[in-house]
Parts: sequence; structure tokens; C-alpha cells
Amino acid sequence: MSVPYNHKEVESKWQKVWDDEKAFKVGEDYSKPKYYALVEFPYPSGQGLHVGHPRPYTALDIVARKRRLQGYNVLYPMGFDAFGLPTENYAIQNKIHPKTVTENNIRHFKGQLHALGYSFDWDREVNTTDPEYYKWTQWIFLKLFKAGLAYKSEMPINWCTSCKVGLANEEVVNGVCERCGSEVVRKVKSQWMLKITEYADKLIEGLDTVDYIERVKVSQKNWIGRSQGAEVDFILADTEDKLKIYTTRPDTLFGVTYMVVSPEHPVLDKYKDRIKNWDAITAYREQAAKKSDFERSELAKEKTGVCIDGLMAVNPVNNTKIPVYVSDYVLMSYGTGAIMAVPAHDERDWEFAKKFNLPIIEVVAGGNVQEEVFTDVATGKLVNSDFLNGLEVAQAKEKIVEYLEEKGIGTAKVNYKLRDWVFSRQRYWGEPIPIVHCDKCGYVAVSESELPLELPEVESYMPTDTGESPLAAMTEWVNTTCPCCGGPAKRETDTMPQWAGSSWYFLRYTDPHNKEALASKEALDYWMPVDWYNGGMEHTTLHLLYSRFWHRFLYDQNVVNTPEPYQKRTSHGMILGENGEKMSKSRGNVVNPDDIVRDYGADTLRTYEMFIGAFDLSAAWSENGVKGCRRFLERVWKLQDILTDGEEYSDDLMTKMHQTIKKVSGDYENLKYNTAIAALMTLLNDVAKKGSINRAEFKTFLVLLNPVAPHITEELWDACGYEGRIYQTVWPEYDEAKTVEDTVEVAVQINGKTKTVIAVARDIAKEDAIAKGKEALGDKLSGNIVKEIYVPGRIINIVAK
RNA sequence: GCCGCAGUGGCGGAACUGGCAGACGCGCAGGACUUAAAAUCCUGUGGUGGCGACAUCGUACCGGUUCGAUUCCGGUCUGCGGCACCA
Repeated sequence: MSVPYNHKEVESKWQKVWDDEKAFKVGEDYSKPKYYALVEFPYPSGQGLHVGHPRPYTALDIVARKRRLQGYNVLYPMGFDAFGLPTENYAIQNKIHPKTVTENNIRHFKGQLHALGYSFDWDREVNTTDPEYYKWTQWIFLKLFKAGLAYKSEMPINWCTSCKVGLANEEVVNGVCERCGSEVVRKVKSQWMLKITEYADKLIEGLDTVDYIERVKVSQKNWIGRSQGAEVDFILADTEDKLKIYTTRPDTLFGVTYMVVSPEHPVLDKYKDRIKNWDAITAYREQAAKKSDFERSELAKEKTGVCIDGLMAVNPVNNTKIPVYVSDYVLMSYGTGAIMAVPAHDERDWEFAKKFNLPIIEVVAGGNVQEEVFTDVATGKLVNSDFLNGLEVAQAKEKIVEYLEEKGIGTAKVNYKLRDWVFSRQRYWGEPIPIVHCDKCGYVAVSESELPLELPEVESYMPTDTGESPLAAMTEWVNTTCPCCGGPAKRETDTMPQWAGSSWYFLRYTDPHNKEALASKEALDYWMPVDWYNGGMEHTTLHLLYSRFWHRFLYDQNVVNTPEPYQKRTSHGMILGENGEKMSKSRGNVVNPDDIVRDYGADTLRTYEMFIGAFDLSAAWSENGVKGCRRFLERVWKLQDILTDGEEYSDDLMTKMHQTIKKVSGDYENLKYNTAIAALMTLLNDVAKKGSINRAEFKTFLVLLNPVAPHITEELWDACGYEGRIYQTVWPEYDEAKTVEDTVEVAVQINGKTKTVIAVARDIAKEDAIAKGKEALGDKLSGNIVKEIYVPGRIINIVAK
């Protein structure tokens, strides 16, 4: 009899052996086939590892371990995305340097990850707060700056009142700060911006070349929000000026009955003197300015606005004079800040027109536009539109744009919802932006030889209400000389956002200790692109878009050799509390992975998290489920008691073995970890029923289970005297021909309803199968037989009337 | 409102390309072992009817295509996630 399964002994024993043997050191032999598996590196928060972390880590650990056994040179690295606000806030509260806080947190995280038995090569660990790392973050920033893609702009930004920091649009969720949930207001500040908009088309096109799950592609496309339309100049009556608008429906130009400008539109101030109701306009503008963008869109239901008395516009296609309104449903930040309104065929315009009693002119037939807005572009034909009459919408669009360009009153134009990326943060714990400002030379890049530009030690990390970074108080650091003219200059005191370090970390893993470059050309050529990248859905429009942008830019700069960084992207579902709600301290449903590892073992936790359900869906935690997986491993453990000799699969398990190898091998690559484990459980049940397992069968079983439960399988491998280590063995092969039985069970149906089941030879002829089926049915069969169907190996169906 | 995903036993979830719905696990019930309990092992477990072989209903709802639909088509409802006055 074997000793009882003691997970503590087994797991610590093998973790030490793997460390000592450098079991998962990444090979440098670039002639071998490579496989780069990547999971998002964690932010090392003070709370330590969450029970949600092991789900993706285990999934790709399985892939990495399996690929290693299949002969690939595997890169499966881990690191820490360690700049960020929680660390800084903790440092402020507890008066500890954020560097120290970070070191402590990382130590804690590494201990926890180590205890879970992941096959990371820790020699390749990266840490975004290490100057040797952020040297290259700064280097990439300088490249962007030199390419004209980083610029400083005085602009209204999203200001988090609690974090006291500017946020990117992507970081504002429902009008509150994505991180802390506090109110976000607008504040005008001079900010560093990155021109991600210049890459909008490349980022859309790139999606066609990669293998991402569909919803990620869709979200990215929606976020970029490309639309094709036209810009048209409307003449402002009795002035030299024109009012430029953007529209996606230039075909409806003859249906324009009024125009609307945004409250911030400069045309208002310019013609202040001519506007007779200036007081009313001013009052409306002030009211609008008080609202945040979020409030403005929330109050969307009821349209408001004021007609400008004293300004009229002229429709360039038919010279009709039309009124101009101010309304906050038009945003200054999209298009030109002014629109042409076609109430017949635009929902918002229709509502506005009804409220202000403006005319509604039908230009696309098919609805009753006085009663209801008509927006169907697929079926309608143009009417009341002069030379466009009778055309379909798509044709009319083409023709009108031709006409506009010919007459010089408009041009085809593409617009995006995507905004440039606000890249400044008024905080201490981030990468310093390597720029100095000189009165004579303007913004000048710090010389590359000075990188890394290290964060100086400061007295206080407190953010300031004035919106300046704590670095601004460091006069001896701030005052410097201009690299260009040598005169006095000041350093930039804003730091980079947390997204900076994570936008290129996957490149550093390929060559993490390189001092000459962010990674060697050879390493990048060999390892990139990442073959499989898994991460959370919440990063689809932030991290994933930002890092694709940086990578595409580095490709254009000839730094990397592939346009896209990630060949395949998948996402895992969340792990919820036992009550099906999101885990949180306030709900009291948090499960600590340390407790599970202590009580049940890392292998059980890994098995459970993979067995919990479909990988991409959220799943509720269940302590009983954990116990079930522990029970499974204990039954595996006991197999050593019924082990028999035999270097070939026995006849009665032959088919099952080949089926299981096929099933498990496929499932591990297709996110179907739950059914892979179910297949192993089924095989175990078969073996248990039989009462014995031979050495060949057990060996295969252990290798198949090894990626999920590496410790127990390594121990059993050793205890049963198999050669070497299981982590060095070879993944089993299967023979397709042996995955099917010679005789199969076939359901026999009458009119599609199963009546009985019979066993037939797998390659039985149709007529024979049907004859056997009829025989089995006997006198249940009545009426005239209309049709006889045999689906090989599945079903015999007799259709009778 | 728009986009995406989902809806299957008491629960988590399986089901190839349209072919025996409910694999695997949990829970529950009964049994074995035990002085007893736990653990372990064995048996059963979608609903209804029947002692029973069996019959019948059943994959959110309504309809369609088909010899046959969880799977395909049309419509409806519900839940989750994302976006939201983007002209």
C-alpha cells in the first residue's frame, strides 16, 4: 500500500527540485521551433494574489508545459507591472517609499506564484519600475516624440478629484474614475499626448491578420469608431465665413432644414456683435459648461437649445436659407463641432425639430417622416433631391460627394471616435518623461545617453491640488540645462501612465538583460510574435489597443519585425464568490488562494480552476467543487497500488487510451480544459472499474495530467520508477485508427424516435445495418415504410406511415 | 437605444459537421465498512405515470425547415458584458 497523499511534502519537494535543476530555463537554441505563451503580468497590489489570477496563469501553464513535452522551445515568462496609484497611495499613508512597498509586494506575489508550481523562467522576470527596464520605456517615448507622435497640448482633460490626476478617455467609466470610482471633472491642463489617432486605420486593418476571439475584435473596432462621410461647407449668410460640418449622410443634403453648433463653437464669439439674443446664448453656454460630458449625454432624453438670432446659413446645394441653433447635443470634440440637421432621417434631429417646430423634409422615400423618423438606408430611394432623385442611398452618396468635390464645397472624409491618448500623469510613481523645456528651443528630448532618467528621491509623494506632480517641488532636479543650446531649462515633471510599461513588456521578455537595446534583433526575430496571449476583457480597449499601437509604431521604426504583437488573443472569465457575486471584501465572499493551497494543495487548486467551467465564462466558486478535484487526485494517487507490468496498452483499454490522448491534446489547445479533465476522470473511472492499470497506460495517464497537476504527477513518475523527470519526457502520440471501436452502438429509430440500441460492425453496409435495425424493432414497426436512413456509426431511422 | 455573449436536471456544466440530450463533477438517496461518526467503496439519481419491461413530456418562449433540431431560419422574452447625443 502506498503512503497517503501528502500535498505539502510533494509540492515543496518538487518545487525545490525544479528550481535546483533549472527545469524551466528558456533555451537559447534559436534553431528549435519556438512557442511564446503570454499572460498579462499582474500589478503587485498589497492584497497579494487573488483567486482569479491562477485561472489564466494555469491555463497557459498547461499549454507551455504541453508544448515543451512536444519539443518546442517555450517562452512562458512572468513579471510585474509595478508603477501605479495604489502603491503610491499606500506609500503616502504609511510614509514608506513606494519602491520599498513595491519590493515587498513583489516578494509576496512571487512566493505565492512559486507555491502554485508555474513553469515560469524567473531569470526573465521584468519589473516596470526597474530603471534598467524603464530606460527603454523612455527610449520608446523619445522615438515617438522624434516621430512627431508625442506632443504637448493645452486641453480639457478628465481630472479625477480623488486621485488628483488626469485620466485618458479610456480610463473614465460612466463619468467616474475607472480606478477609484470618484467623480471626474474637466480641467484644462497642458498635457503630453500620443497620436494614436494616426494609427487608427492600421489598428483596424491589423485585426484582419490576427486570431483574436471575435468579441475582442468587435470591441476594438467599435472603440476606434471609424465612419466614412463628407465634410461640407455651408455659407454663413452675409459674411465671408463658412460653417464646416461633418456628415455620414451627404445624400440627405437636400433635406437639411437647420444647423446646430456646439456651445463651444468659435463662430459664436466671432459673430457676438451680430447676435441679437447674445444674453440667451451666453446663459445657455454657461449652463452647458457646468455639465461634464457624462451629464450632457445622460440628460440626452430631452433636447435643449437656443436659436441664434442674427446668423443664418445657406445650404450650398439649393441655396435655401436655414436657421442656426446652439445645442449641447453637438459635441465640439467630434467632427467639426457643427452639424447639418436632417430631421426626416436622423433620430436626434427629428426630436429636436419636433420640439422647436422646425420643418421636416423627406428626401428618402419609404416612411412617414412627419409621424416618425425614417432611417432605413437599405431600401429607400431619394426624392425631393434634384439630380439625386430616384437613386438608392449608396449611389446617391457617391454622386453627391463627386458633386461637392467638383464644386469645391465639400470633400469625402473619414472620422474616428478614437481620441489621442492623454499620456501625462501628475504623480510621482511613474516613469519620468525624458523631456526638458527650454524657453529658446521649446520641448527638447533628453539625450539617449542620459537614459534612464531616474526618478529622484523626494520628501513627499503627495499630489498637489494645483495639478502639479510632486516632482515639481524638486527644484535642483527640475532645473537643468538644455541639451540643444546649453541654456537654462526645466525638466518635465509629469510622469507616464501605468499603461506605458505594459505597452511593450512582451518584447523585453525575449531578451531581458540586454543593455544595448530593448532586445536583440535575433531574439525579437525568433520569438515574436507572441503565439498566444491571454488576458482580461477589461483590457480590450486599454492595454491591448495601446500595446498594439506601440508595437505597430516600433514596426514602422524597424525595431521589431512583425506588425502585430500577438498572433492569438483569448480572454478568461471572472471567478465569482460562492453566492455568484463578484468577490469583494465588503460582500465577504473572498477566497484566498493561500488557504486553498495550504488545505488542498496547488495541484487541487489548479485542477479545480480548470474544471470549474468554460474558460471564457465567469464561474462561481464552490468549496465542494474543490473537494471533488482533491478526491480525483487522491484516486490518481492510489493507482500506484493497482499498477501492473506491461509496456504496451492492454487490448481492453487500447481504444480508450488513444481516444483520451486525442481528446486531451486537442482540448488543452482549445480552451477546453474542463472537458480535458473530464476525459481523464472518465479514463480513471474505467481503470478503477477494471481494477488494474499497466505501466504503459499509467505513464500516458500521468503525462496527460502533468500540465494540470505537475507536482503529483512528478512524484508518481518518480515513485513508479519511470525514467528521468516527467517534465523532460515526451508527449504521447495517438493513432487515429485506434480511436474508434470495431463495433459501435447504433440507435434504432422509428420516425426519429429512438426505440432501441443495437451493436453493429463499424464498417457495416447500409442495407445490412437497416436489416439489423428492422429485426431489432420487430413488431414495433408498423405501417408503410417510406424511407430508410443509416448514418454510419450513429443512427438507423425507419420512416413509416 | 446600439453592439457582443448567454439561457440545458437540485447545482457547476457536456454534446463532433443536424444524428441516442444531460458526459464529468457537486449535491442528494440507499447500501458496505465502523461501537459510532468522518473518510473510503458500491448502487441509484431530468419530470410525470407504472410493481415492471415500458410509455410520455423535456434544452427560455412562439413558429418554420427536416426522416430527425440544444444545434439551422424567422420572431419574442430574460440575464450578463461593452458602448452610448459620434452627426
